[in-house]
Amino acid sequence: MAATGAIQIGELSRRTGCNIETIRYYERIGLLPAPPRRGRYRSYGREDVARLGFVRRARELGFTLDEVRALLGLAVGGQASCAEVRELAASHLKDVRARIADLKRMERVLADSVRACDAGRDPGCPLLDTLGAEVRVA
Amino acid sequence: MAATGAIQIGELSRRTGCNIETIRYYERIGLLPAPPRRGRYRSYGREDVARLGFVRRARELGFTLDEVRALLGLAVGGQASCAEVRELAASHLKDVRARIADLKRMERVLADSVRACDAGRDPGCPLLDTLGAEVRVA
DNA sequence: CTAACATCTGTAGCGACTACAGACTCAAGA
DNA sequence: TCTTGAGTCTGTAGTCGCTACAGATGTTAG
Repeated sequence: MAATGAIQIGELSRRTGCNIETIRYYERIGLLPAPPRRGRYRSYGREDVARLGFVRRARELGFTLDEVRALLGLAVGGQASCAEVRELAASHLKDVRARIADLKRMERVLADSVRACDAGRDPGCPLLDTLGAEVRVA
Repeated sequence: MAATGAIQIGELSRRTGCNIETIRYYERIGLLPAPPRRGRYRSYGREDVARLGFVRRARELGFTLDEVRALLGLAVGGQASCAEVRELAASHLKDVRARIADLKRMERVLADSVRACDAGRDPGCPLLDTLGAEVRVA
């Protein structure tokens, strides 16, 4: 009597916020298992919703698909792998911080240039000067 | 008697720090003009070094190639377009700031999880919990 | 029965490169 | 002179993480 909870790809998409095409893409690259079919249509269950939700959240944290794959493996493996998970996350965190630092450097330069432009005392265009104005002479 | 300053692609690469393949790619997509040839080899001059330098610096500031194309157009156009340059830069700056905000959100969550993991009081794996631990039951 | 919608497969596109393979040119050394 | 090595050439395909079709098939409501 219990509902099987079997859903189609559209419903899975709605529940996870993941694009249908993306779901099929994940299947193609082996990130999600190929589900059984009802006729020709993919039929998903509870675990699929959970697994895809996991993937989505990991992606939102900026993990690459390869990292997500690894995380999924570790997650299924049980608590033994907590240290490995920590390792992965820490390394990814380092990565994220490096990207933030990069962007902040860009931000500073851009903000400075725009501010100089607003001040408008510069004889040329401060932004173009930053980038190497001699191109204009070409 | 004055040196023509004509250089080959390898030297251009060395002077700008831009990969040879990337230079040819830029030419293919019309970001750099196709230079004259000495025999079969591309022959570059001073302006090419300047122009590619400009491109590289703009890329380092995170401008897309389309934005760089626009900037190049404006740079050649003279000072009349300073306002447009400002516009482009300001919009890109907004973009950069949004990306920083995104990454900072990721950083917070990741750092929290890693810290929780280090504390080690959690019964499961804090990181996997964050991502939706029920996957493990699958 | 028909129309509307969902799903299917397969392929190609994006941005910004990067990495070949396989041909050629050119200068210096034995 | 011949060779060897470095540099350059064109063209194509791969990367990552999707996204967007085209065109076929399936299911459901009126």
